[in-house]
Amino acid sequence: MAQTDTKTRILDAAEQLFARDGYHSTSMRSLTELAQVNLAAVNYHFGSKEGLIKAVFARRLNPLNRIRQEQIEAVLQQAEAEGARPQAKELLRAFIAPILEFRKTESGAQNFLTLIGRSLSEPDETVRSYFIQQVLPIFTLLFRSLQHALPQLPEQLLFSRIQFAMGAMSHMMVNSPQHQKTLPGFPKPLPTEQMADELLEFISAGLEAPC
Amino acid sequence: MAQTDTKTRILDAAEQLFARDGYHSTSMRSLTELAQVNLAAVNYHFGSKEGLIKAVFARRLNPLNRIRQEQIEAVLQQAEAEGARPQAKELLRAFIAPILEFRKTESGAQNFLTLIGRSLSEPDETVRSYFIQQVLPIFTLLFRSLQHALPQLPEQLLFSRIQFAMGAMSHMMVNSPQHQKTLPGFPKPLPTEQMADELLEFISAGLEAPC
DNA sequence: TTATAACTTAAACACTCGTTTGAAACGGCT
DNA sequence: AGCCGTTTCAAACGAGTGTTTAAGTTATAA
Repeated sequence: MAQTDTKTRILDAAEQLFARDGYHSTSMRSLTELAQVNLAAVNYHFGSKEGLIKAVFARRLNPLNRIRQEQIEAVLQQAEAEGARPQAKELLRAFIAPILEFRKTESGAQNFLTLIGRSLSEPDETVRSYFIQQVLPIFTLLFRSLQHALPQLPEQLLFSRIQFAMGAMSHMMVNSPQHQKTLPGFPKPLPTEQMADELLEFISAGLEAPC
Repeated sequence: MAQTDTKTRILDAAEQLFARDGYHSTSMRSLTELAQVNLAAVNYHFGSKEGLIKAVFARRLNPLNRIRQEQIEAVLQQAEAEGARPQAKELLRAFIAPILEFRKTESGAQNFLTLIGRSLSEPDETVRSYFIQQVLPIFTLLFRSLQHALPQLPEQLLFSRIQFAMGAMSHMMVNSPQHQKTLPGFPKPLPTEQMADELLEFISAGLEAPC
């Protein structure tokens, strides 16, 4: 399977370099060198550099978003079975936890998390819009579910708070404990596991603040 | 004053394009064309493209951070005069409000806010590290002050929560209401003023969550 | 084995990049 | 007026960009 092998090697190298150096600062030459494939292989298999980053997103995001959807719907169904409202924190956990779970299992996943953490503030229109397009369905589901969980919160306000939460979340993914070097005079970052728990606490408290 | 005029025009154009397209995607040719100066003018006045972005940061951040420092110290002194602990929310307001105040007065300030909002997740080492270097003193002051405000919070946990807050904050600055186009099916964003207030509520609630 | 499709390869293409150069123009000074 | 430091200018430099080409190689199916 020289074919599949080549495509996979390209995707892995792209994930690594796009995350570390950014999309535009990564050259096809350094990418194909790292992947140990010919320079023309990317255009042959993915059409263009833009086609490549779309494939990088799709490979990880498709299975990941399927799991997130299942978990959110599980929270909704259990709440309905109990005749209660779903809890905001549980919905957020269903949205966030699969990401960190996936970091532990998949190799190179940390690279991908840095990449999507940066994608929300990506200046390049094509990169950002393709990322948003991939994430929009699961984001919509989260938004509608949180409306049920927090019915007293005006729609506009809920939307803003979710945006704040996304900001905190993507910031954590970019500055993961592994990557960030401890600044002198500041405490060393929490281990990843605990950091994720604390993020959930932080976001839940912010979402559920009185209005 | 043709000299100052040229430098200012370059700084304004750089602020605008670096914010909109990112540092690397902005070419000296498009930048100098927008500024209506000669291509070589940037290298003459600022030495290099890197020298230019340093100057872009310094022009806005120096006065801004001075104001933030004054306001934080004012909160601390008033608390001490009352023999009470400073309130976390007031410290955060002193940190955030000057940014939005400055958006209303300075023209082109919104561009700059987008720029620094993106700088925290900037892949390029030189850009990010220079930004961090500019912000570190005021960030340190905020951190120490919040330690006084929330003494029951472990140092590591406080640090993480401040990071989450920075993420929410920078995300808001990048996706300002003016820039973001409303997605169909979602509420339109809050006006800037109210958005800033809500950000403060969100962050305060997250910071003061029980542990 | 042979025809055919899939894949890999080295080389070139047409641009764009940040920076440098040396001459020209400007402005304040004696 | 004439000098001189400052600023502007058009042109070019060398290096790097994503993509294309056409020939070569390998695998698949008849």
